[in-house]
Amino acid sequence: MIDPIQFFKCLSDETRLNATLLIYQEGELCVCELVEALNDSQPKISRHLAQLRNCGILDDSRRGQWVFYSMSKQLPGWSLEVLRAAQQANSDTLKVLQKNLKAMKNRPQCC
Amino acid sequence: MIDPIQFFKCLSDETRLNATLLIYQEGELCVCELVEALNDSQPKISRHLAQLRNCGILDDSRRGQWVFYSMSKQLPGWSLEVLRAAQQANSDTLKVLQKNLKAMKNRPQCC
DNA sequence: TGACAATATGCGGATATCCATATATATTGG
DNA sequence: CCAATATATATGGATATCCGCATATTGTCA
Repeated sequence: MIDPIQFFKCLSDETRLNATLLIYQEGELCVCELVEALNDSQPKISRHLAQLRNCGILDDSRRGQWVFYSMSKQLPGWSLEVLRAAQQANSDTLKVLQKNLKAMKNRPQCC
Repeated sequence: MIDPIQFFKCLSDETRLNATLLIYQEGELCVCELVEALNDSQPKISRHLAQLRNCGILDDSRRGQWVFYSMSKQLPGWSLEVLRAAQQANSDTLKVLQKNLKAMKNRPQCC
């Protein structure tokens, strides 16, 4: 079970916070969608996702060439409350990220 | 106004998380009470409190020889929700810290 | 004013974090 | 099997964080 200190450390980086909140909102996203929405390099996104997975915040599942990340089913209630609060605090940024996502061509779920 | 990333960074250190949550519970504590409750060195506690003050999480007010720290009145609603969730997640540790505090002799508020 | 208690800060070193770049691995389709 | 796409990881350097120790500052009281 994740402890608050580790959880907060994961959320204290812009890339990880945005990726986590966007996945929290969208349910499931693959790496290339996050690369597009956050407008960052693939290795950078991948490394941060690996950290979130290793901390027990995200689950990953490969489907074909894509690896989809979603919120871990093991997350305790208090951590979901934190995410809701962060989502509210970050709603402006999240709107932009969602727009980037919608504007993306060839999203894997369409196939 | 504090942003979520900076707020989470502040809470991602054991000393700062415990100090913040204990102040959140108790309303107001001076440095020497926190030194006693957290069982840490005075310079370490003082430096972390200064950081929390500079980030806008804590207010300080000197009263005599003591400097009392309390939650900033400027904190937005989402940050208080995060604190409530963290308090819940950390309740075991907080019980111990409260016990340490109650066991302290010569607490300044008694004078 | 001088001694003492409470608090803050300066400094150096150890460690952690983060990134860009290059490269490795895995999967699919031809 | 080969080429292309998606993802992961290794490496090295820049920067940030954290701590212990020493010292400065502030306020109280005799």
